[in-house]
Amino acid sequence: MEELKAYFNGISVLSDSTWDKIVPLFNERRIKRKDYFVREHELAREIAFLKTGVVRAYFTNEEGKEYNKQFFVGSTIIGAYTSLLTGKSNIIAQQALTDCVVYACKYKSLTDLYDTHPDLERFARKIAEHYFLEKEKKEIEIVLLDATERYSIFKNEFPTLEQLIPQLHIASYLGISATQLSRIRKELISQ
Amino acid sequence: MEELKAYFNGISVLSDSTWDKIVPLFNERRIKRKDYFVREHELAREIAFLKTGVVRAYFTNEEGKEYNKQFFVGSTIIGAYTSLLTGKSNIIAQQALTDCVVYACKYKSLTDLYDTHPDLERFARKIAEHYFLEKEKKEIEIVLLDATERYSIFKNEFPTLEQLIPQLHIASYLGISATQLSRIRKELISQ
DNA sequence: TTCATTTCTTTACCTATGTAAAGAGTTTTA
DNA sequence: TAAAACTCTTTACATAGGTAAAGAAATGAA
Repeated sequence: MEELKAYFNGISVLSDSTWDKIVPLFNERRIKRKDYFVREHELAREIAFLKTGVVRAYFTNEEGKEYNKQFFVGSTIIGAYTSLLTGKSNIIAQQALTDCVVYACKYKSLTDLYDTHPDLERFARKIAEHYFLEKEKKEIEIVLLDATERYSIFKNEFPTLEQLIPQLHIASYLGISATQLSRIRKELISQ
Repeated sequence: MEELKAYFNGISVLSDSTWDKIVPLFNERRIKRKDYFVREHELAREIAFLKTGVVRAYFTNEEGKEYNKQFFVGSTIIGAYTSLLTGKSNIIAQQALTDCVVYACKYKSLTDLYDTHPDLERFARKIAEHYFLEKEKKEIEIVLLDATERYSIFKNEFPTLEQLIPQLHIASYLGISATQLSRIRKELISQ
């Protein structure tokens, strides 16, 4: 649980009394490669701290094609944030790409503490602001940069991931086909 | 100031004592068409409630090309959120596309109240969560839909805007050239 | 270890969209 | 109100990236 505490306090420091309340809410769980933390078409109820492993968040369009929205590499928080916030059915599945260890927690047990623990609500505010900043960065990258440049950013941001997961997941994350990623890689190597 | 109160309370209800504190922080100001609420390369300090008018948020790449990230149509909140949150120099300018009336407020005078007014910090949390949801929606649209479909969504979302602002701003919002928007419009009309 | 499955690359062909330039039509503004 | 500055559309051509299919290579399972 130390990694979780360090990660959380890095975002917004929580008081000892708040920690005493929330530590027991988190339970360790293992997720095997290819298993799901949260699926499509269900109500998300949990948030988790990803201690080790790699998770992808993706959505599937009507034709069944997948688009990888995000990769999570421990230590970080995972969970179907949009479904948790809106209470609507989830459209973005989160699947383990390697075996994972997480500390999972009912989201509602946390939000129930906001009234009595303003430091936890402050933490939630900072998390939301943080996610907003991440999204804005990605939005600008998608519109401003071509696939070759986004591939470079991906390699900087996730230096270990390229060896760990199939190319097709990386292509899907970059918003291009595996064919096109193959062309880009060929082009980069030839230089 | 009634529109502001109604809009804010719609997001998260604020107590009377909090309203007494924050109402005097907002000052009415007029922004002429083509003038800026916030520019690139400056530190953002203000947030505002857009009472009437249309504002665009855009960024400019190294070659000087502009991309319209967002349109704001009153009543709504404007401000260079990313610069306010990070304290870094702003990269996304906000410019009036029509004459506007805003109630402006120093962002810091609001955040200074978080410690003593948890209902205001709750409001800030909900705003951040709301912005996150908006971005996620747009991210999915950009990746999943082609320009013709995004144009339909734009027309639904901003039914009045098409007559009010130049096509080139709409094209830039859709992430395409004015040439391509012209082709799409021609195609839609021919059906 | 071998067979089946998955992954990666290549090829051929197609399409959406980009750029540049030019002309017609509209607004501004001096 | 005349000239200047925008705006919109069209054309011609270029290109990034899509799809489908097939073979090679790598990985996983029996």
